[in-house]
Amino acid sequence: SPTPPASKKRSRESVDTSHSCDANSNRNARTAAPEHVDVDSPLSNATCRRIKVKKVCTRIDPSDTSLVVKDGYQWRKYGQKVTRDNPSPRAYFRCAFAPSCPVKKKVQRSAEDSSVVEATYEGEHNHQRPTRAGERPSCAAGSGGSVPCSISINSSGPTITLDLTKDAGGLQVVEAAGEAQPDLKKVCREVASPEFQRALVEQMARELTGDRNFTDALAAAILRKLPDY
DNA sequence: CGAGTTTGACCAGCGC
DNA sequence: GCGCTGGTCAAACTCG
Ligand SMILES: [Zn+2]
Repeated sequence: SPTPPASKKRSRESVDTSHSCDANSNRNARTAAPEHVDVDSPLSNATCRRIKVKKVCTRIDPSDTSLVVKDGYQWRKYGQKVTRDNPSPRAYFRCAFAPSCPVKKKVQRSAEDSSVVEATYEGEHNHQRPTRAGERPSCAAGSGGSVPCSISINSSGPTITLDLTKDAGGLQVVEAAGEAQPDLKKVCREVASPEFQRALVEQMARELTGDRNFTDALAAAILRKLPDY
């Protein structure tokens, strides 16, 4: 492969170092079991703004390379690095909508389970989803009566693990809050309540069965249940 | 011809 | 002070 002599020297002067505060360092457990997800560094003080870091573990193996619209939003890939811990490369995505949406996404496949990818979402979208980007006619007709749902409270925030057993596979969604607030206690109590769990599961199941795009419905349900901390 | 993806280089933070 | 690592940028390339 003839290496082109084109010097890809990037002018340092032009480097836009307008990074206000991007103190983001998370350690992710390689295990596919998302029971305990450690998101956000322990030293994350209030110096930086509260950046919502949502970690979602999804099961899909054929769609990873330049996979756009995996969750309904349009993403633009802007980098790919191979981390030392994980042999599989990590892909860096950004919302297709320019700075308007500073939402970023990191997708990395599990160390050994190529069928499980861990997507880390940063930020929140402030625009209507373009939808119809790639909806699939997957008719979700399997509404099993038992939907396993486990909720665990972490020191940094509540972690809701919803495992939906579908004909094609399972989906695990883990939502974690970066900071613990006084109100968190109430949330914990509510979440810990079995009634809340059942209600949440039922709501989610209903929404999922109601909409064809289960991912969209799930995201909407979670956002509706946990709008803000 | 354009948008979007690919891929190496650059850079800053952290550790030693 | 140097080196490593993760994260980002931007030129080149590819697909439509
Ligand atoms: Zn967005």
